[in-house]
Amino acid sequence: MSAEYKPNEIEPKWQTYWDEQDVYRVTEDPEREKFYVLDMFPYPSGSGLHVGHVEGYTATDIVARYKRLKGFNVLHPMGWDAFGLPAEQHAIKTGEHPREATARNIATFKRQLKRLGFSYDWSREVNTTDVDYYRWTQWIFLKLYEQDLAYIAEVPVNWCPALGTVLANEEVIDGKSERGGYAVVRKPMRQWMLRITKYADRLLEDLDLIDWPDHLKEMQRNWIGQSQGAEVDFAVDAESAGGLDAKIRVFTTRPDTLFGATYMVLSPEHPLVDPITAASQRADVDAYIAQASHKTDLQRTDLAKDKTGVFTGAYAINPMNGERVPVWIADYVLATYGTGAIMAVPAHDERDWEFAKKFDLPIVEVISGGEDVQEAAHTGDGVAVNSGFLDGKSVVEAKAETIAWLEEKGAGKGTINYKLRDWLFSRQRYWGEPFPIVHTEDGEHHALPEERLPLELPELADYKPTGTGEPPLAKAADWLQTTAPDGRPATRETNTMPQWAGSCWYYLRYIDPTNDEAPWSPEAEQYWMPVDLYVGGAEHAVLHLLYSRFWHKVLFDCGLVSTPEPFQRVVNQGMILGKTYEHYTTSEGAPVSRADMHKHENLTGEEIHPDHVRVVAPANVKWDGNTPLHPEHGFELHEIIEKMSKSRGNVVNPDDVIETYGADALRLYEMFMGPLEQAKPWDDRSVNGVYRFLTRVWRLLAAEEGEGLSERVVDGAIEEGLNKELHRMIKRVTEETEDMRFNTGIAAMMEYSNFLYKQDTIARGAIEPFVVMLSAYAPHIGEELWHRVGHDSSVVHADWPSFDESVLVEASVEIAVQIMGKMRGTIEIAVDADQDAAVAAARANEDVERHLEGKTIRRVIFVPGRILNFVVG
RNA sequence: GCCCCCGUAGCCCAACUGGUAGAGGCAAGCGACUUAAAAUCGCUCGAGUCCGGGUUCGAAUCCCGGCGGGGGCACCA
Repeated sequence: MSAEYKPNEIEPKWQTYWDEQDVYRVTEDPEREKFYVLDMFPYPSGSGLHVGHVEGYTATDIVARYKRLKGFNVLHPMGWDAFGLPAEQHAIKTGEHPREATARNIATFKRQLKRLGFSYDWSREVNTTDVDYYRWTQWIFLKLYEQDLAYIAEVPVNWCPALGTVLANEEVIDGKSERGGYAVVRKPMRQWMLRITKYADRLLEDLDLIDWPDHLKEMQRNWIGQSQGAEVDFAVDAESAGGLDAKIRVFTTRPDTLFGATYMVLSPEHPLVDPITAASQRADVDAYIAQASHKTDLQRTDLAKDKTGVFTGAYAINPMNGERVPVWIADYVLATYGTGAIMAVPAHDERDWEFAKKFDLPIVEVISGGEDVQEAAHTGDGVAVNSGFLDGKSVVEAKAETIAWLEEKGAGKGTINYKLRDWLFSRQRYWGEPFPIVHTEDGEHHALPEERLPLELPELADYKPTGTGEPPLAKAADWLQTTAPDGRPATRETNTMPQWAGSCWYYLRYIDPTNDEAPWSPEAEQYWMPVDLYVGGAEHAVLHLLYSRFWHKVLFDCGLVSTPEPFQRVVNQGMILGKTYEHYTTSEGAPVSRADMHKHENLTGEEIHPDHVRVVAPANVKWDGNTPLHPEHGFELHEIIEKMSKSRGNVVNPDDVIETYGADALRLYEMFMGPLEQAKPWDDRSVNGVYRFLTRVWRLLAAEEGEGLSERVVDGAIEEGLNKELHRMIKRVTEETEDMRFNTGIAAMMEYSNFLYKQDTIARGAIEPFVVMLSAYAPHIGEELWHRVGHDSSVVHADWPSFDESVLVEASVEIAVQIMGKMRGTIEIAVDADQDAAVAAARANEDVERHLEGKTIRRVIFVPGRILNFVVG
């Protein structure tokens, strides 16, 4: 009976062994090629590890183990992105220090990760909230500050009253906070900014240097949003603007259409709005500005809404033709993009066209080739008309000539504009890195010298936001008062850094985690960097990955790192979806199936009001073959595949799966579900399949009693047929693992074990390679069997098996015979048979000959080893 | 509205990148074992590749147009 596969016994045993033997510890070894495989470290939330973490972490663990077995010196670390809002919200609610809740959560995560048998070098664990870590985050901030990449600005920010903080643009989704979904409003505040825009061009160009999925690069390109165009100055018509002498600068990507600019639009926040507004328009303009300021970004950018705007009463002069054009304000022009003002060319821009139609402004065609511009804007290609010296020129030529003309006249210049804005880098929170900055009475700010780092977070009596926008750190009276580097009294900066700060450089700390002289040593950096493989969720495509690249480039310019990019290859794991089983309740409260719900309630559409929807936990569903049934009432449940969420009751807890099937089965199942990058639904019943595979392997190889091997494993030479299967399996598993196609790699191992089951005896030499390969995927059973095979040291130190291609060569091959592309039979021919031999063999086949009867063979297509095709006429 | 990815047995997925549509798993069916069931072992069933065109000797694979699902961007001048 001891032959039974008991993951809950063998798994803890080997986890302890690995810890005690310290098998995953790595150090720099110039003799060996390095491989740095990195996970996106988790935010240690209170709900613990979820199956999505397990997916990515298993993938990297397999790669790490594979590379180790291949002889690489593998760096595979883990740590904690532990600053952040949830811990602070918890502190506000309970009064418990965020450090304590964080430590507790980390302990849970760590226990869960260890339970999964991941091969991390835990001696390199980092925690962004440790003083020994964040002193270097502060140190890197000083580098940014020294390079003039950090500055203070009064900017309209996303103020979230509920959270008591400002948020970065990236943290605001549809006008609500990414975390919590609270309303966000615009409010001008004094904030720290990082000049990421200075690196926009390099962040864009260097995407060509790295091996990332296309969709991810595309998202970064969109975010950076480079557009080529021109800045053009329109002089304000002084007479119309109370004698004001001013210029309105606009950005346009279509300088070729300048002759068609029939009006201008300023954003409501534009500084010239107030000075140019005519007395007669003052009331309307002020009302419009007030109205716009109360709108959220969501409302302002709602595409469905009509264009709105107000005439200022002022005019400007089109520099090309000297014509007076009216200046309007409208909220479809954004203050934060370009110059906050546009020239409107209604004939060739859909937004301007809509606005012009609504307010009856002139529409003048300047690019021919489209339909009537009075009916619709023509945004396509064409030839310049009504454009003076540009007439007859193509769009491309007209752009170039206009820019040259503007530059000569000093009325504008060619320029490149970016959608990317500077990074709002401060938060009005407690649980973050304090800025190493002090303020003196004269309003100047000063960096703390390096020797005064770390600047530790002070203890507070409570963590509540002040509500005014002033950060909680302002309450730390003793901490607040200090001296400037020159000895003058000063007060500390009370903002803290955003959560992204710590995660911007953690991959560098792993390479030298305990260094207290420097964030990392140059030697270690040169050995380990760049990260060879970085796996994580796509939700970080533009935020974390862009910020890290930015910091890395700054560090590169400072000579602190040796590579221009941090992450050579990035892979996104697809989301694991959950299955929800719904039933419904009628207005009378009776539980019914979906079909009956429609009948009872006379519903015509698909939508059933949420109040009438009930869900059955997947574990409680009763199955009749493939039909999910209600556990009590027995009617059919409606299955929905969607994102896992607590409220839908479809969250799978890794701990539960390990309890039932073991960590190896969980790892294997998540890899077997499908391609790593693809979204796929969790299927409780399929976990059984891989669990069954492991029990089969166990029964095949483990002795029925004691700690040895099954009797069917024997010494001696490997029989020819088995040897062929063995080498075929090694080849396939090697290639699939190399390409991270773990699902098919596992299938190859399953096939091999199915083959082994048909053998009466199996030579020992045919199972060792299998055990080694299996150990990369399912390390516990792999280690157990490795020891049972007779090894004393860990399978971690084994060699990845190699295969002999010559073993796989077949003497003959079966190929298909087609006539006009239709399958008519197969023939068995020698592998090196030539076309004549193949045709002869085919004509000996009755079916083939029957179809060829009476036809003329016009052409023969022969692809050796694949196909023979007759073209007849 | 624009951009990207995906549609293959009841389900999750393979198919050497244009060459016999099926490797693996789930589910189902049959048999063996069992007093019976579960577990286990063995065997079996199963789609012509979302739809319509095109290129080709040959298309799941390439091209065009739809439909369906997922993701991203969204007045960015």
